[in-house]
Amino acid sequence: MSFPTIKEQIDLIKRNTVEIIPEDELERKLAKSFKENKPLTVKLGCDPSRPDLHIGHGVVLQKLRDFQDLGHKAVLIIGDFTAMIGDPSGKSKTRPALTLEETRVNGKTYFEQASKILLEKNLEIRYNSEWLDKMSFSDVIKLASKYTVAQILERDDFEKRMESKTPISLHELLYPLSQAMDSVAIKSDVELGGTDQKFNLLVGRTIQEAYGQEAQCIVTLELLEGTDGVEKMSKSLDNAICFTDSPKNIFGKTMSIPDKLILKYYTLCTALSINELKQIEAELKDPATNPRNLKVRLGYELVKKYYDEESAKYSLNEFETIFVKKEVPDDIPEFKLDAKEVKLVTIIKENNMAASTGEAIRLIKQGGVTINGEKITNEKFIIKAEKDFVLKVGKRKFLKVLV
RNA sequence: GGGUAGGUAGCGAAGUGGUUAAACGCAUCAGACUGUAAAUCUGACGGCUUAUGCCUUCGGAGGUUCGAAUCCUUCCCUACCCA
Repeated sequence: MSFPTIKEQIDLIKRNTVEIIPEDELERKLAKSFKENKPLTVKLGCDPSRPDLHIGHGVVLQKLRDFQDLGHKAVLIIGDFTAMIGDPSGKSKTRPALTLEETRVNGKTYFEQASKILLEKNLEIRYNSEWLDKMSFSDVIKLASKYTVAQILERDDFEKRMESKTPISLHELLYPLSQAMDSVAIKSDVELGGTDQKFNLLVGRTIQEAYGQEAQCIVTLELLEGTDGVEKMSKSLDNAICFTDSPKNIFGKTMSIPDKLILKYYTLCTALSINELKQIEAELKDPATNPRNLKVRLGYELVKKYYDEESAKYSLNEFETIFVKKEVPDDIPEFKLDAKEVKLVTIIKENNMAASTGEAIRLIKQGGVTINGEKITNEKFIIKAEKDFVLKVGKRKFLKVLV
């Protein structure tokens, strides 16, 4: 096996990274690996309690892939141990603790999704219960003695929660340490994470040294805002473009991002070259360009990345059909009407086009429902089984009703 | 262990016996305008096959009352102060 030159490696590693701590140390590690022809162990932790990956995760996974491409070994740590305890962080509700089985199932779907980006070669998957579950209380005490309360409380989300007087459970303070133990267990050379993970990653360095290992280097990556343009992308905030979203949805969601995010999405989520990115940046600044066109290409690139070129073309077409030509797309769900007369609200609700009858009524009253393009505003409208028609609810829900 | 302040719909936050399914803000959804952008305007925003009707909601469980998110009892949870 042979590695690219250090310079080439660093150049690739630096793309989209915010910080490399410490950079010279990473260079040293790379040099050593080059000389000894021995790959580095690059760690990425993932949370199996939320196995829904989105393109924000894609940024970090892509970096891991970069390391794979450079010939290094990627280690995906599935945090099943943590998930089994249940992390109560944040809200008043305690996050439900997962059973071992659930963590395994989730870990598997996590891996399946991550495979869209990672190579199977040079990849190792480890569950952290493997070592954390075996630690005795005295092991834990020993670990805890390596770090001080003040050091832990430095982390800004703890600080914020102290200030806002929201509860922090004692075991939450231990999470950074358990994550650090993961690094010790696999002797990682490099750990990746979003900028929000910086603290945890740094703890890993301290703890590795405390356990007589060489400290890992950390590489932090840019965080991606969600489609709302404000919050960090997250499934629970409903602003995420997920790996499992259909091509149509990936495209559609991309079209709905605010303009100011266009360049960032291109930079972080696509494989465009630096030159191409510069080109896009220039176009964005040119008042003659309609940002919409850049989003169309972005959506295309994303679908291509997560699916394939054909799906990308198809989604683009669908989008044009629905929103530009305002026509009905080709493949829409069908529903066979078996009664002679049915209330409109019933059909809407039963086909999940609205969450409840009340919502269906609301949609009708507000003019969000059309039949064959004709607006229906009578919420008591009754459908008579005469001939097939197309029902549209809201902006993008279609149903072909067959008689 | 003692004291204080709290727990209200997705979130934040009013409401302290009676037109209260519960003000207001955010988020969300629909319509208009658009580029499924932003901004703006309008409307909706517990459920029930639309009903000036019924049912379920104000941490949990009981109770008082014609009537409770509001009063009482008890339990659970949180923050802060003291030890």
